Amino acid sequence: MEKARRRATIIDVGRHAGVSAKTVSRVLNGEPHVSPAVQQRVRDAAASLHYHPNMLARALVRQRSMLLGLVYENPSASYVVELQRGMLTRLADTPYRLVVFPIASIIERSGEVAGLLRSAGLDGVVLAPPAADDLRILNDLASAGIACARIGPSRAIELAPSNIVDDITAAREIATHVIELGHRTIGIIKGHASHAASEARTMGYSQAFYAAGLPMRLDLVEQGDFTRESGHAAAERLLARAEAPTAILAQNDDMAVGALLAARERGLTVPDDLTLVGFDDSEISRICWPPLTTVRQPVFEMAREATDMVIAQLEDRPPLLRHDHPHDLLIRASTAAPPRS
Amino acid sequence: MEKARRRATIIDVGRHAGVSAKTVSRVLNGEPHVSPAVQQRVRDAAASLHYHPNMLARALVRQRSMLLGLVYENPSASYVVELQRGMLTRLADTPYRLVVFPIASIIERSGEVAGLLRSAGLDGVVLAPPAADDLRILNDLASAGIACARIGPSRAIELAPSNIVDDITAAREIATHVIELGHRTIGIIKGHASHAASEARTMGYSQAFYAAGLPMRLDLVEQGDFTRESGHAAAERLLARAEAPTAILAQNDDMAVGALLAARERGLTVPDDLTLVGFDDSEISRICWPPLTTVRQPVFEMAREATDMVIAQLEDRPPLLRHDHPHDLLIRASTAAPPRS
DNA sequence: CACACCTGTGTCAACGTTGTCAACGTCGGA
DNA sequence: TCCGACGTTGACAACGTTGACACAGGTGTG
Repeated sequence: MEKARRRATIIDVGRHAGVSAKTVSRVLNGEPHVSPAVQQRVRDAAASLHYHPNMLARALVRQRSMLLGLVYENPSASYVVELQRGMLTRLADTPYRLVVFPIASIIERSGEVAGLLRSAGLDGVVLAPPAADDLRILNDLASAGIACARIGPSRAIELAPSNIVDDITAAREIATHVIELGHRTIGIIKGHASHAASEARTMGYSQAFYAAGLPMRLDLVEQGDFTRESGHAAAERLLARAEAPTAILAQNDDMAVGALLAARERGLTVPDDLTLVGFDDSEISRICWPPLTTVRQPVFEMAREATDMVIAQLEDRPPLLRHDHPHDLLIRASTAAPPRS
Repeated sequence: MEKARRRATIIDVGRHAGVSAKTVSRVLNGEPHVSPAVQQRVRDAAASLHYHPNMLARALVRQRSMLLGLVYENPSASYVVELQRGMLTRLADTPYRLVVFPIASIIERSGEVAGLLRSAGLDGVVLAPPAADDLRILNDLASAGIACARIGPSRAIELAPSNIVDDITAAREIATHVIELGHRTIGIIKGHASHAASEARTMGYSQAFYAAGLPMRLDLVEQGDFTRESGHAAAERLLARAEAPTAILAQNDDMAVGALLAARERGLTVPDDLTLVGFDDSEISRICWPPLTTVRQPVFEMAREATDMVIAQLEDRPPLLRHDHPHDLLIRASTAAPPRS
């Protein structure tokens, strides 16, 4: 086992191969105008010295760190996994690396966020909600010259490259499905207010109610924050009412699973006693029992595409400014007609 | 919206405050021996220029990038989420950042891995299996002077700081539980052979069989690779046999969930028709139905602790070399006595 | 044969920051 | 009054790499 010794530099390699550092640099970066003989000597020298380029020095002089960030809020949400997979898929076999920035309560600290990203030396970032909707952050990134692309913004779509799904329509469709099954007393578990998607999805639900001639029952709207625990608590509050809903619309799958557990604890069977729907088609919506009726948002594809948008900017290709992604209503086993009372 | 202009440097701040760059550096790093008046001037200047230190330059001269890596193999495995959460928890409010390195087939490419980590300029890494068991990688990291700590290695424990659970005992306990319920024909779904844990867990099962006077039925051992799909396929092979097992021991929860779906497709009810256990206590083992009997490995805590070991090395504190973590047999609803045939 | 141009190589200055060392006061004590 | 110590500041050289430029020699063109 070798001792930790000073890392070989490009100069050491040069000396070893009898050429200048610059020539080594040329060989290692595949630049033209180096004779084959020298190329071979340099490669041999590099190998025998176990030379590996120092990214930091390279980053400093090139003004490119090859570091991309992913900014999101809740590290345990199941869609974060998809976000990462999407980015990593695009980044595989590129020299870019992924740095993760889970940030608690982004909105209150949006002032710090850009400074954080700036001093981390990132070349670009992918912003997930709610950062994707924060104008302050967008502005600061632009002025710092950091490329960015967004996932699921609902506001100011034109300001920066965006990957969008039509939350309103998707929410309307899933609510319509529940209404058509015959439900009339329908509870809603909203996501965190800082996410613009919460508002959009609620609007979609309300459109469906309106179209069906149903009132929008504000007393059956409970606030959650996209975590399973909050879904559990919200469902408990809904199910404890005198007039308990026969169906619950949760604004993401995590909260729906929380509601599912809450229902199970009360001895209710889904979907016989309670119809339950989520949003996102995250992995757990397929794994839990019953699998959840939900709306598929192509989070993986959006993340991959967003990453591509960032890379395009870094490579001076004109980035796509707006990519509309399709959603899909997935009817699974968690929805049924309401029980006859 | 401001135009992307050149980032302010420490020199600009110095000029603006009427001091040298070095003095600015001192103020910003909280070094002593700077008069309060100058400190204030420098801070004001920095704020008015929107100055943020350039981590890359700092990294170059300090030989510290403040970047820690997480090396793992399968980006979708549910325990990777726990790994990340553990690391990020320890890293919160430190200047360190997390860079993720999902690497396909680590074992075949262990030669490249260290080079990759080295040239990324990492200060340290946390190695998850199977990288944690790869001597080549350990060796290369040591010679490159990169701090490391490991999670769940089964081999060469003494070589680098390790966070371990006793896989053998844990596996023996869960197998014993199944045997005590009365099962005699027990299938096994192994994890990927490159993970030393697969071997260890299989040994634990075999000890339980031996102690109970049962033969170790090699014909009932199926190979998986820790993914849900592989668990699904392996379970199908097991259940299609003439003498199908009444219980299946899966070496992680993902594969157990795959087996659960396979059983469901065949019309089998867990646990009435088939007893099923997993390993890891990952989130999905609690969410699926029935919730899985499994062994809790404190992955979150191990990751947090491993991160602490790395940081200790970077701060020249003597790191803990070995941390044994407790496991827990969690008996849930997926296990029951075998059906009377 | 002069000239432009290309190939192959080297020199040097950046990139933004911090460590080292020296210089300049000022103050307390001998 | 002089000396050493200390607090405060700056000059300068790193850190490892690449971009801009220079230069030597060869090759093709008019």
